Amino acid sequence: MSSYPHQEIEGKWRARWDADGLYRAKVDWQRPKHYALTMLPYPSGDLHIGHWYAMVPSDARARYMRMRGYNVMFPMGFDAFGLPAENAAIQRGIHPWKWTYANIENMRRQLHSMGAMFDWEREAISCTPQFYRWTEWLFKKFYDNGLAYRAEALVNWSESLQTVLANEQVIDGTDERTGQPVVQKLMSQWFLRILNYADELLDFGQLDWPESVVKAQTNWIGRSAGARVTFRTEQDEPIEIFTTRPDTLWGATFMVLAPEHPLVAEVTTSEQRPIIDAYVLEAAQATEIERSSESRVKTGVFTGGYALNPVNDERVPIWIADYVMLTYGTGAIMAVPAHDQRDFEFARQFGIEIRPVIRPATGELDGTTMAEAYLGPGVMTNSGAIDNVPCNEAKGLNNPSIAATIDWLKKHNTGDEAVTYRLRDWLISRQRYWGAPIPVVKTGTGDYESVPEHELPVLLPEDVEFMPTGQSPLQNHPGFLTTQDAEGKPAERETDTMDTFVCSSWYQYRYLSPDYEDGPFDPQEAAYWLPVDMYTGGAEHATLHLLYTRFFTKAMRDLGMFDRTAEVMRSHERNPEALFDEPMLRLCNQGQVLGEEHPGDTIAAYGEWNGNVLRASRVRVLEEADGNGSGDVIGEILRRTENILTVRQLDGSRATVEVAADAELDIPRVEGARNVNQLRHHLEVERMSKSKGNVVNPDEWVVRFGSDSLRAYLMFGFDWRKGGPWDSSRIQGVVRWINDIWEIATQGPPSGSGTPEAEVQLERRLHQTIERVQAGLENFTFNTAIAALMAFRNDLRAALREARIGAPAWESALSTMVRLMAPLTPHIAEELWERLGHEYSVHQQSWPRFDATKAAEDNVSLVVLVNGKVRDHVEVSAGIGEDEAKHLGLATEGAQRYLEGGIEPRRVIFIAARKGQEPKVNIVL
RNA sequence: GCGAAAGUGGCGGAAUUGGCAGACGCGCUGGCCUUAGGAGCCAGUGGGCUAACGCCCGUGGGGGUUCGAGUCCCCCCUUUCGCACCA
Repeated sequence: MSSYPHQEIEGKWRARWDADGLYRAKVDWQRPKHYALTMLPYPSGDLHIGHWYAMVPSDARARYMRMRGYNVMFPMGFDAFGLPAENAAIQRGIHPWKWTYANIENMRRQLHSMGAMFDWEREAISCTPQFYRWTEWLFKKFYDNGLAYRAEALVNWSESLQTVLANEQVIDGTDERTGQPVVQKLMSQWFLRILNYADELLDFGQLDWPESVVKAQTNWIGRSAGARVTFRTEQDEPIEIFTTRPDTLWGATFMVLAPEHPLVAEVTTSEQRPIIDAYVLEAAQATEIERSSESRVKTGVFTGGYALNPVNDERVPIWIADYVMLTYGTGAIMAVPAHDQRDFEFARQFGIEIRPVIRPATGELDGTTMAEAYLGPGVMTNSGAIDNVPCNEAKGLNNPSIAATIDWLKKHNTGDEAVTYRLRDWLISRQRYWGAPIPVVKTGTGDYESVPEHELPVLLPEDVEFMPTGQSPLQNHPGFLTTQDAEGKPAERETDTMDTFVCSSWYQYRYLSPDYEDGPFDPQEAAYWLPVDMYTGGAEHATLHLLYTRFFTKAMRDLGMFDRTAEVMRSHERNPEALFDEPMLRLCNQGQVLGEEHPGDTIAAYGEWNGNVLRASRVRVLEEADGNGSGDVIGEILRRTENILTVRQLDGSRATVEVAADAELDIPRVEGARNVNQLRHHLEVERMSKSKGNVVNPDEWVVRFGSDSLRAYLMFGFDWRKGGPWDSSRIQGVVRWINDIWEIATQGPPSGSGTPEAEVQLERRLHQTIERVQAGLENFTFNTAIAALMAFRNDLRAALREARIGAPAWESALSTMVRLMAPLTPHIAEELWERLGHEYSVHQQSWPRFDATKAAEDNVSLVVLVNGKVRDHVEVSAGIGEDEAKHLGLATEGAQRYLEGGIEPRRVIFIAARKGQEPKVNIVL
């Protein structure tokens, strides 16, 4: 029994593939193209099992597409700007360049061991000047065309880190790394006008994307249709409000401004000023957590000022409250407590009038007795011009009452139909060193102008000093700061750099031609390869990267960046229409591999009790053979914090054990000197992280079982879209499979001649396998593809044992099976292909053709059901007709048991055999 | 609160359009074999009743549609994720 010698074989073939450039993807207009893309990794230093999990199936599918006859490009690169490199520089004095490049080198090596068909000649690294030159160039084009601008905005400021944080780095109002609170601070920042594209981004018509991502983006964009209405203060200043329910304007009994609203100071009376100032200050100082943790209790203060409601010239009091956000709509609302729940609660709390303006079918509402706001349909009442107009539950102009109100507002020039979005323009500036510089200078007059194209890229200076405060060293670098404007006058360079999501918004285009110097990408390449056909990656990017990159593509299209590409397409008779609207046509999200669950050590601890704590002078880790043992505390370690153990004792109670510094430790699995850190505690299923100690290192598994086994396990052991906890024991199944295939395929064909029956049967199984493997690769259900191959392994073994298969039939079956395995387990497939006497390379072979007639069974078993329950089976020929099937079914013993005594079935239903299913008769009594 | 996805043996997971629930694998049980291993081979393995033929129950819970429901409809529970005072 020889097992698959992966050490000898896998490295050998990877070297050959590299030497031959087997995976170079070259433009070939004679062949159909397929651009397969998997999200590029951040070079954190170590390739994680999660990278394997994400990339291996993408690779398998790219390989499958290649065997289907497509010219496939499958590139790889690194998203190499970002905070960790800078933190390493601050903490350990390593320059971000060095740290990043060392990590990339290591990860390239690790990626290589995966045996994926990456085209390394197309590798793109976002922190190289040849890449970020074009990131800057794109920014410049956006800026010159009004898609980038600078403005003051409330941003996330971390006092402890002394820096602005990206929205995605803020979780529940705290910094995701340190858990320190983040406050909102007004700062001048750079934005991209993603809002210009809000409506187009809501159109997913061209995309085959998961419904969940479409929904998440739709919600994130958060389009609401309604009206803008202008109220006036008593000082005759306009106050614009946005509402989705303009029809309830006649029911407005107060207004609320966001505390930060610019008109607050103006409308506040001197009497109210002290408490208003206090409230504004409090709101400004509150962190996100505080503001949202104040449950749902409404707070607010009356300004003393009034505004005039344009529909009825009524005076309505103006309040401020922090439930109104400056960043949404206009930062001011009209409050209609009768028909809005938040306004209702506020009015009840502060004793403000509640005035119903919708009369439900059930009768007039009474504002003094209502228990909650009324949101349903009815007829408008107390509403002047729109009295008696029906109001339904439709949104926007589809609702007659809203349409009537908007007409009225337009006629009286005091409001109009309007749309607002939850989405904000994209804040891309970061006060950090390790990012693409924003290519802008500030002139002597304080204006900003973009750096001329021929001066790009603005290079990151290498001679910089990193501050422990985290302040960007660019701010203290005279050589970088000092420059000239377009007229040659002294100017100051912008020190902010771009969010790394800007780099990843267009990297799929840089892959086309990573060294191209005349633009972000070579139109000759783009014309052939674009757009991306199949994109895979994590669902956590649903509202970030996946939205940003759609925006980028649309903006690039509108700035004419694909015009030349379209010309090239036309010259090759490819119609460019609609090909630049979306970056990636099809998307599939994988799940996440979580850490492995394992129990903590069971220990017996001996020592002295000090209150509730056992001071242990001796701790022994029990092995199964020890039985329960004896000790002052016996049980499983649930937690360990330094030398304090939490132990679940045999009776279920918890005990605390403090391990003395000089305690005697007995840990059988550890040789030599023992240390309290070696005691294992119970590990729950959680995301992998270094601090939890549950990280799975793919390299170890490659060394142990080989790359193909690890690839196969990652594809077989999980529902790819779902993910789940790593489980080391389950890898045995695929290791056995690989070894079995090795043994079966290398031991030579069975001796003797075959019988036609056995050979036909084997061929039938083979074609059933082709169909199932193919379906698995098409649909990203890799687990079923490998299950089919394992089942075929079982068939081969049974055939070897029982049946007579001649050498030609045997070898033909194996050759086909090896081609089916090639996308999934490329190394062993290549080796076996050679050993079966075929020419290099299996990866250049075409995919086996499925033949339905060969897969069909001649004889099938007719399933006999009585009242829908299986009662018998009978062998019949595959093409059995309805009458014969009913006849045979009724005659079976299983059916007759229910028909004794001359019972007549009420109905007999024949269910013809469908693909992969047996025919059935259901006898209804 | 809103939105999305999910809930199937001891475990990971299959089940195409409503048509034999549990493919394939892990684990477990029994047997065999051996140069004793982190092996290998053969058989069995949803639960219950039965000497057996068989029968009953079974896809989170409860109703419904249907000859037939893991799958469709209604209500409820649980879990995970996203958004969260969105006017």
